[in-house]
Amino acid sequence: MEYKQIQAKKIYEEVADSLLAMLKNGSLQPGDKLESVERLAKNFNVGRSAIREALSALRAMGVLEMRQGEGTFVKQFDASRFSVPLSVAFLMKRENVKELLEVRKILEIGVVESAVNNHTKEDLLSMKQALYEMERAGGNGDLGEKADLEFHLAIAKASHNHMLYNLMQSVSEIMKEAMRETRRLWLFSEQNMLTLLEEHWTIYYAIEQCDDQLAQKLMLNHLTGVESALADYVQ
Amino acid sequence: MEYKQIQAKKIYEEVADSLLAMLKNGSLQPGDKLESVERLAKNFNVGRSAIREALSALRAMGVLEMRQGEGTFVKQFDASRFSVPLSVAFLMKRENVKELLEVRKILEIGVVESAVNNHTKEDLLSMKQALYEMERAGGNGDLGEKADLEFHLAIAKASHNHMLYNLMQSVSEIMKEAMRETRRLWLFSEQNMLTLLEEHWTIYYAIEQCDDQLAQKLMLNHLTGVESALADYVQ
DNA sequence: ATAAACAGGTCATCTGATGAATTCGATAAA
DNA sequence: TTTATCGAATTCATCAGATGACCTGTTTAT
Repeated sequence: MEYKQIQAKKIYEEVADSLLAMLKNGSLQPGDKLESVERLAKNFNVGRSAIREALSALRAMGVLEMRQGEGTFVKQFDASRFSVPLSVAFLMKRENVKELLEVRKILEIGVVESAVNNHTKEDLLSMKQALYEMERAGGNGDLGEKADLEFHLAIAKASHNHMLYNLMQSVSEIMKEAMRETRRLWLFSEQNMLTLLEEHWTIYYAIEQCDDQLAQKLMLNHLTGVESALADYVQ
Repeated sequence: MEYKQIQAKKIYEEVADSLLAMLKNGSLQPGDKLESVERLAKNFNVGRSAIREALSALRAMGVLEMRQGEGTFVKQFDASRFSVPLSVAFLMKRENVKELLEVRKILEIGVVESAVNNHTKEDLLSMKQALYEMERAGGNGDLGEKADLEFHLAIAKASHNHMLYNLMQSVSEIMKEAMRETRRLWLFSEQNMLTLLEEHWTIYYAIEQCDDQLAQKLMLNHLTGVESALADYVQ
């Protein structure tokens, strides 16, 4: 049988929800200054600590900013907040990594098309720089991984869609964290790196030629290759 | 001239970072119980409030769970945490909505392919139910919107990728919040709804026939249609 | 006019106290 | 023996007072 919960919600949750509701209905706007903690405590008729815990939570969510000596403010929207919290990475299991790879694949395929349609000369330059860096990395796994990430993010940047870029970035970051040492360094061994680099170059040329069909196909192949290379480890 | 900042980091931030680092290096595992707040305060050599604010933040991020009378625990990974915080929606501007639409388009195109490859009979049933619901909605904008969302989420569910599903869900949710009343209700007016419904059905059949090429193409057309229909409003 | 001192408001932090929820062992009842 | 009840211990939840740090604007001194 189900009983309705009595006071299950903690006070700080209620306060946080209440503030979010004010944000939703517009009575709190980005840039607004909230009342002082003391005042809020009085108005909500709760202790200061409850208020502070609520504000802490909203701050962690990126909604508020607390400035010592000034006050608490509603943050402006910032596309960088359009991302998945990195902290999930530390808790991920193998099967989750598999799912994550699929998410990444989908995003990358979409990103590369957008990049084909929206890139500028500077974007192409960034991509090339990442590729040169990868060449220079040689057998250095860490450098190779860094250059690989940079190449993919340069493509994302070329989409000129900030949300997409941030989403890609956080997904990449999470993947990097979730795949533990061994798997990563193996993937970026000297032998593999040559293949990866070659694939990157073909993708680059497809983008440069503005051939979205080809770019997508190459990206798919590239990621499928990575996926199956990791398969033994990820499994 | 640049001076290094002294004690710029708040104590609760340092505590939170320290705990995250423990999570990262594995000395804290999912399911583990943290020391009591009192003990942590003693060990970190700070006050209890600093500890509690740090824990509050981590709790808001979904990393920890605080259970009164028991203690504080590291949460298990839960795919539902693989999502973009809804709170960003309230702060979004028009140009962000445009970017968001592109993100959604990319995700949906990927999702529908995955759905074609992984769906079960039950998944097809859920989709059909959402479609019937949309038929029944008639000119009711709210019901129509709900049914629309349900259809798209049923497809996402059919991908059998929890992360993908949650990502889609939070993106949809954010979009719903970000598009204010007028735009939404207009989109789901009786007239538009017929077109939407028809497109949904063709997508459904493509999935049923396991024709991923077709399903993707139809989904793309569908979303492009929605996008241009919203264009005047979203601008 | 410029710089220093000051005052008021506000967040950051520590601390003691109390309440509420859970766990667990001891004791009593069936 | 098994079950029920009680109470102590532990721990989070919350309040409230005190102090320090920091920012802003105003006043005062040079």
